[in-house]
Amino acid sequence: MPELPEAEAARKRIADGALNRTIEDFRLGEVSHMDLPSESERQRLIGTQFTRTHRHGKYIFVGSKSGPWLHIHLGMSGSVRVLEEGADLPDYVRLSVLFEGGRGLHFRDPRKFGRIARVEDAEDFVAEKGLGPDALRIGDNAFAEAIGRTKGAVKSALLSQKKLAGVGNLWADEALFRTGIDPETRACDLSAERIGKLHGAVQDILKAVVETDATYSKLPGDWLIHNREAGRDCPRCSGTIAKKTVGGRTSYHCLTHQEAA
DNA sequence: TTTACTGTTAGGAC
DNA sequence: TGTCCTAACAGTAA
Repeated sequence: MPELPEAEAARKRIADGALNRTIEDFRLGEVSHMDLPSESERQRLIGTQFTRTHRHGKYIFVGSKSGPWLHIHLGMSGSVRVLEEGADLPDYVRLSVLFEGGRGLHFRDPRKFGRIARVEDAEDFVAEKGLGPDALRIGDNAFAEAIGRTKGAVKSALLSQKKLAGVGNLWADEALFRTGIDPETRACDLSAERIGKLHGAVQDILKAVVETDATYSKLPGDWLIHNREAGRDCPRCSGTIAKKTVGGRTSYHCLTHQEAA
């Protein structure tokens, strides 16, 4: 369920298992919806190696030695696996990169929202997309600038990849839950202090999830992630969890300790 | 059988 | 021009 931490876990998996191995071949699954590197671009990659990875927000980049980068976006349901030769392939593998020796890097994407494409330069790509600063690397002032002056709902601001890259629905809710802010609050109505706290919460949460390799069961029980259900008792206070739609997305929040500005 | 869902983006309203 | 909102994309699971 890919937001920044899931993308980072996938990047690590690639960095640990798929670098510095000679690319032998590509296998394509059902990819009619995808904008994959062309046949000739793939041919150019055969015989080379991936040597570096990069991540910005939810976007993963894998760089080949001398040539272009591959950009990977996991979409709503994508995942990355590194498997040895002969291992059973999961369903919905769209693209496999096969390395000398038999190991394979497999991109799985049941719902077809994921994307892979050839990119000349990672930073140029980020600029062209208009992505905001990466949520783990953004500083206090830049965060206040990007989020604090938005007139719409603070939750929508957090989700805007043009303002801040990497936060998705789940961790936006988690950060607002932790800082006691109602998701519908106009971001520009929040005090500088609360914006600062929100910045800290976003980064603490993302870091903690990254440390578990996005394994939710390892996260503390009093996090909202384990309590996303209307009518539940709030794990932080005596309140009740409720569900509402904010900016078109499902939001869970505590009726008692999350307030408007 | 119906409904909801983690993300992105085109198109339209204001 | 900018900002915000909605719908649509596909497949699965509850």
